[in-house]
Amino acid sequence: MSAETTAVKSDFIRTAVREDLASGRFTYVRTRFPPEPNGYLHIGHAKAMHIDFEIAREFGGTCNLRFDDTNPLKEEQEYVDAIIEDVRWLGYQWDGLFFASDYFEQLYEFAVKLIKKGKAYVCDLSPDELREYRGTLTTPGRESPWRNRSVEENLDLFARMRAGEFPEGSRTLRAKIDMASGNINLRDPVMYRIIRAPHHRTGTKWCIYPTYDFAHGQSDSIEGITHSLCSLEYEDHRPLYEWFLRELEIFAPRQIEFARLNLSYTVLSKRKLIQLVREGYVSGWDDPRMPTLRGLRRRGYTPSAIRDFCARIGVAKADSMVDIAMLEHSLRDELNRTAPRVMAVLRPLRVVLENYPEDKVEHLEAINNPEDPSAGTRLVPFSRVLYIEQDDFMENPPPKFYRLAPGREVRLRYGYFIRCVDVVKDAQGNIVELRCTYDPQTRGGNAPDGRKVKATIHWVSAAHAIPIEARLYDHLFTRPDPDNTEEGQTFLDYLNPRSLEVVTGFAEPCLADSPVGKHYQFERLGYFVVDPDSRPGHLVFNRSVTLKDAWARANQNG
RNA sequence: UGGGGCGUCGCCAAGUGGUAAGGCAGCGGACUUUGGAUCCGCCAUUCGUAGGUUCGAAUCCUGCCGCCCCAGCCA
Repeated sequence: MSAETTAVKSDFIRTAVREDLASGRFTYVRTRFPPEPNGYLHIGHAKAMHIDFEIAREFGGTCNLRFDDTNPLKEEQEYVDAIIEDVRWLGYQWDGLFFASDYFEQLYEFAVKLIKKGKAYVCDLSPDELREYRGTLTTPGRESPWRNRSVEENLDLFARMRAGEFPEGSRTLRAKIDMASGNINLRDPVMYRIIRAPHHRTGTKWCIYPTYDFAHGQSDSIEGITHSLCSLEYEDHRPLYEWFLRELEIFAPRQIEFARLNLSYTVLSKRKLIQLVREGYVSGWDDPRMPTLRGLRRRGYTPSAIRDFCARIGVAKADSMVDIAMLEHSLRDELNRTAPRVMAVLRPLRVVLENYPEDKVEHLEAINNPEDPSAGTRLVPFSRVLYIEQDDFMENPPPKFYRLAPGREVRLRYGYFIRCVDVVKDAQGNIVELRCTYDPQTRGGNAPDGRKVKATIHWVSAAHAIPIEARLYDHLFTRPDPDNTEEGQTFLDYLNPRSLEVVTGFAEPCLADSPVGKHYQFERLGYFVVDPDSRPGHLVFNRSVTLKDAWARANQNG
C-alpha cells in the first residue's frame, strides 16, 4: 500500500485548515498552485503541488493553477505551456486556470484606491537611492523625499506612469508604511515599477507592472483563495500580504508557510538548474539526471511514484534535506508491483554449452511478473551459445560469492543448471568466453535429484538476443549537499563524473517492439524505461533505479 | 547589535501536560528459480541545552546554544 492512501495526515497546515473551518473563518477550502513561468517544474514543485492540491481535495475544496506572471523580463509562454503539461502529467486537476496578468486592470484600480487613501505614493528615487534609503538589517531606513506628495499629484503621476510618459526605472509606486520597521518588507515596499518590455500575455498594453507583493495576495483574494500555501521565505512578507488586504478592505485569505524540499545529491535552485543546462553539464531540461519533472519522467519516474514520495516526506516548517533514497524507494515500490520482468545482459560474457546440440533451440516459459499473476508468462529462446553478465562469474571467488566460478554449478533462470568447465582467455589474459555443460534433467530450473545451487543468474541466447543501449545513471553530484560548498568551490566541483555510463548489451527478443516510456525490470539489475532516443532496431533504455543489491552493499562495506 | 522562523533516532516526521507513532536507511533471521520482493525481529529511558512550574513536561515558563530566511524596481 502506498503512503498516499494510508498516511494519517495531521501536519500543521491541515490542523490550521481544520481550525479555520471549525471556527467559521472560512466555510470552504480553496488553494492555488502559483508557479512563475520562468523555468521548468521540478521535484520541489511537486511537493508544493501535492500540498496545494491534496489539501484542497481532502477538505472537499478546489485548487487553482495560477501563473505568477508579473515580470515580463523573465517570463515566457514556452514555460507556461511546459508547466501546464507537467502539472497534468503529475496527475493534478486544477479548478480554474488563471494568470496574475488577468488581474492587471483590477490591480491598477487597487493601487489607485491606496493612493486615494494616502497609503501609496509615487517615488522618484533611483534604484540606487532606493536601496540607500531603505537602511540595513540593523539600521532603520529614511523616508523618501517624495513620500508626502499630494493625493492629486500621486494620482496624476501614477496615471502618467501607466501612460508611458517616464523612462524605465525612473519612478515607482510605493506603499506608505513604515521606514523604521524591523521588517524590511514594510519599509515602503515597491508596488509598481516601470518596465518597457512586452509581456507574453498582455503584449505592450502595459509598461508598469505590479510586484509580487502587490499582486499575489490580491490575486488570491480575487479568486477567493482561503489558504495561500507558500514556502518559508515568504514568512516575512505575510505582514505586508495582510496589510494590503486590510487597507484594500477585500477578502483576506490566510497565508501559511512550509519548508521547501531539499533532496540529497541534487540541487533544486532554478539558477543552478539553468546553469547545468546552459553550460552543457546535462543534455537538457529533460536529462534523466535532472530533478525536473521532465527529467524524472524521462528517467522512468511515474507520476504516482512522485506523488507517493510527496506523501511520505510530509510537510513541516523545519529546514530539512530528504534522502534521495526515499524517492528511489517510492519508484521501486511501484515498479516492483507493475513492471514486467525481462532478461537483459548489460556487460556480456559469452558462454558456450558444450553438450547442448548446435542447432537446437528451445522456448522456455518465464513468468512476466511474480508480483502480478495476471501478467502471465512468455517464452524465451534458449540455445547453445548464451550471454551472461560478466559480474556473474569470478575465476577466484571470495567466500560469499554465490555465482558462477570454475567447476561450480548455478541455475540459469527459467533454464537449466550449468557448470563451468573451462575459462577461455585472450592474449592479454582477459576472460572472453566460458565453456560450460548443462544438465538436461534440470529444464525449467529444478533438479530431479533435489540438488541445490546457490545462485540463479540471468542470460540471453546469443543467436536470438537483440542489441540494446543502456544508459546507467547515478546521482548527479558526489556529495549529499552540493549547495554547501567549501572555500573557493562551487556546486559544479561536486558533479559526479560517473553520473552516466553508456553500455551496449543484449536483451531477450520480446523487447523488440517496446514503445517509448515502457517500463521493465531487467531481472537482477534494476528498472529500465525505453528512452525517446530509441529508433527502430536500436532500443535505448534508461536505468530508472537499481534493484536493492545485498551483495553490492556487503562488498561496499568491506 | 534589527526583524521573522526552526531545533524529536543516520534521514524525513507524528506528538499540543499523562509517561516518545510511522516511513526511509541500517542490522539480524525466515522464505526465495531475481543476493529482488515478502515475512518476522532489532533500531530515541529520551525530545538542542541549563534551570523552573507540576503528582507528572518533548509538550508550560526563563535563560543560553545552534541553524535558516530578509537589505531586487525577482518571485
